[in-house]
Amino acid sequence: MNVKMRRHYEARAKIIKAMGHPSRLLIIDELSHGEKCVNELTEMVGADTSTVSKHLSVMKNAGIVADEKRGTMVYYRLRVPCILNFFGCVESVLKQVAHESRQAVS
Amino acid sequence: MNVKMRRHYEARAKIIKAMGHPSRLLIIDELSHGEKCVNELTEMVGADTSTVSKHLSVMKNAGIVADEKRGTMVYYRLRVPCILNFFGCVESVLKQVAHESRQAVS
DNA sequence: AGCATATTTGGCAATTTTGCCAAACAGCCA
DNA sequence: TGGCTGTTTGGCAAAATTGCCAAATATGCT
Repeated sequence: MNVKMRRHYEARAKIIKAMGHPSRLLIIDELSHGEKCVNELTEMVGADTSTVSKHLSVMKNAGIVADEKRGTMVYYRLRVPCILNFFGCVESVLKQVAHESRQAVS
Repeated sequence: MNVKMRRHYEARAKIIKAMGHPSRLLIIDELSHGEKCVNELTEMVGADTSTVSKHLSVMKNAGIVADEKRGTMVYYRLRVPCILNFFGCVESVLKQVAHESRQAVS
């Protein structure tokens, strides 16, 4: 893999990595229903505010979410709704894994 | 987030994390054209065989790829072709990011 | 200005990931 | 069996990620 290709895949990996964390997946799920402020998301995730803020910053930096400050609050929203399509495929991977476990038992 | 939900998202994050690495994305790209053995993939990635083998093991463990031994070689293939749909969405994230950079300049 | 709320940033320790080397393992063939 | 090729595993050091606390910043209100 040459330098150009490495950069190509690094850019894509950055976006995918930004989704590869339980709390961040929850956040994406929540944002799929509409924008939310950091405080609301913090409650749902159940971690320190600073932790959630950093998660959001990672996703923002990757281009997944956008933020908008209104008054003292910052609202985040999904910037590319198609990432929700990921979940359908992820479910099918899980289903297949579950199916194989059952076969292994029997 | 309670324990049940945490497990739910952890399972999904595991699958997504298994894709969030430049070399692994290259491998997925290659496997989308058909099965390949470890040696072929090692050449393309340009890393140590053991490194590539471990990447494959991570993806296999996540349920993304399947392996089949034939003679002395082990062939890997994509198990869930729908993960290729991810790439389309990732591209649109990249396009949007690129678009904003241009706007920021002007 | 002083205070309260919302969010981000700096810093740090704990954990996880990555990638190489060396060694082990597996299958094939002389 | 011995040697050769292909692959995996163990181990380890370097790098990256995670999550908390404390402190800084920003905004609105009195």
